[in-house]
Amino acid sequence: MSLKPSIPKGTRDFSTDEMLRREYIFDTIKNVFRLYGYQPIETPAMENLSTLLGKYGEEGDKLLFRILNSGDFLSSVSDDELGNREPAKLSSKICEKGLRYDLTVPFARYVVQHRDEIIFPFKRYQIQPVWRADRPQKGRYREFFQCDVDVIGSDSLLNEYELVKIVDDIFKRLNIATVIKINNRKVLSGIAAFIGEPDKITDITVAIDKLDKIGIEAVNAELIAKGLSQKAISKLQPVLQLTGNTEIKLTRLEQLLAQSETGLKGISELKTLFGYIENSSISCEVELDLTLARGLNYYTGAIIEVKSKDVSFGSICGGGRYDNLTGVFGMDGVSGVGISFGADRIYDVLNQLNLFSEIKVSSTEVLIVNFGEKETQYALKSLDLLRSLGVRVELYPDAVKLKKQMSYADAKKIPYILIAGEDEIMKNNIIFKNMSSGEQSSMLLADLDSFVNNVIKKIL
RNA sequence: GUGGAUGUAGUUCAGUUGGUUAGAACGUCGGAUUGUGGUUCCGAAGGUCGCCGGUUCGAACCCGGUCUUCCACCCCA
Repeated sequence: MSLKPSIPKGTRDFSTDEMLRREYIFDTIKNVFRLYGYQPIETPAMENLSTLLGKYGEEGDKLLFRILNSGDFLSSVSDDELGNREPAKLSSKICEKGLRYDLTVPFARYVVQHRDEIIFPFKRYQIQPVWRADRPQKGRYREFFQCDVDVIGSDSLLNEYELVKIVDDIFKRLNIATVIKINNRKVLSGIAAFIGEPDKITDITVAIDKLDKIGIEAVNAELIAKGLSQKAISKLQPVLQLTGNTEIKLTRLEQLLAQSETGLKGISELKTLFGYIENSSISCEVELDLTLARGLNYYTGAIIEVKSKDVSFGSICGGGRYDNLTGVFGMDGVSGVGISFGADRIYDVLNQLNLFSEIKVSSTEVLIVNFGEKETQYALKSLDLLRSLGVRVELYPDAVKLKKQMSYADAKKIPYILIAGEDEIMKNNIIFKNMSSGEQSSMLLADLDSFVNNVIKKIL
C-alpha cells in the first residue's frame, strides 16, 4: 500500500521553472537592497512563543503556528486542565516555540540580543519564509516569503523616504505599475482623540480602512456596532470626507486636529515626507491615504502599503515605523522603520500580467550526446573545455538512443547539441548542431574553443 | 475562525433518471526511423471515481462525516 503523496494545506512545491522565476524576483529585490546599503541577516524559522505572542494583536496570536514540545509534553498538565479543554491555556503549557509570523519581530529580538555587535543605525535586509495559520485563498498562503528591509536606530524621516525610493526602484525593475499609499499612525491617534474616543483607535482604523470597499454608511454602522457614540461618529464625518490633493488634505486636517499634539506631529511628519518625495524623481504614484490603517499593532508612525495597479488582491508590499518594538525586549529608545515585499504575491502579479515571458530563463546551453563508454572518454574533453569557457553544458548520463537524447534537449529547450561518436573520433572531429535551425557544423576538436568564442558565445 | 462551492488517469475535463467492463484530449512509454529532435502514423501503459461510513439487489452519481482546493468575510504579504 502506498500513501498518496501530499503537502500541508496552504503550502506549495516550486518547480524548476517556477524557481528560476522566483530567483529572478529575489535577485532583483536583493540587488536594490544592497544598492541602498543594506546587509543581510537570517534568523531561525522558530522563535520562542514569548517573543511572538502579543505583537500582532489578538488576531495575529490566533494565526501563530505553535510547535508542540518534544518528549512528554503533557508532563506539566493536570487532568483537570486537560478536561477543561481551554486551548489557549493548554497551548501555553505544551508549546513553548512557534514558527515566525513575520520578519520584523524576530529582527527586533535580534537587535536587542546582539546590540553590542551592531553598528547603529543598523540597515539590514532579510529574505526568508514566514508562516501563518490563515485560511488559504488566492494570493494568501500559509507559508510564504517576505523580503524585509529595515533601518533601526534612526528617527530621521529620510529613512521613510528611502524606503519609498526602494519600492519605486524595485517595481520599476520588475515592470509592475504600482500605487504607494502612505499614512501615519499618529494622525490616526489624533483623529481618535479628536472625536473623543482615544481608546477605540483600533476599531476606528479598522472600520475606516474599509471605506473604499463598503462605503461610508456601512462604516458608520460598523462604528456604532463597535460602541462608538453618535457624537463621535458625526465628529468623524468631515475627516472621512476630506478631498483634494495631499496638500489640501493635510492643511484641512491640521485645522481639524489643532487640539491634538500627536495628530499635529503626525501631520508634520507626513508633510516632511511628501516634501522629499515631491522633490525627487519617483515614477510610481504616491498618495496620502487617510483610510490606510494596517492591523499590525507595533506601528507608531508612518505606514506604507503598495498595491499593483493592474491586479487586485491585497497589497504586495507593506510596512511602517515602530518606535517601541525593541522596548518589549528590554531596549528602549530605539526607533525602526521598515517595509516588507511579498515575493509570492509579486510572483502572482508578474504571472497574471504575463511579464515572465520576457525574462530570459537560463538553463543548459549545450547537451553532449552519450554514445557509450569509449565515446564518453572522448567527449569528456569537450565537456571540460566548454565549462572552462563558461558555457553551461551537460553530458547525457546514459547511452540511450540518439532520438531520445535529442527529445530531451528539445524538451529542456537546450539550443545546441554536441555529437562525438565513432566516426568523429576517427577524424578527431566533433559535430555542433543548432537545434532551432537544424544546421550542423563539423570541426576539429582542436578548433572547438575558437568556434565557441567566435560563433556560439555571440548567439547565446 | 464564519459562510458558500469543489474533488473522476500525470494534467485539463466528459460521464444520461442510480444499471454490465468509467471515457476523451494532451502528456508518458514503445514502434514506424539500430547516428539525428520538433511534424505525422500505429500501438501500449496508466483509475481503490479525495477518504471513511450509510441507503440500495446495485453508487462516480443519493445521504452523513472528514480532508483538499477555490471564493466571500475576518485579517493580511
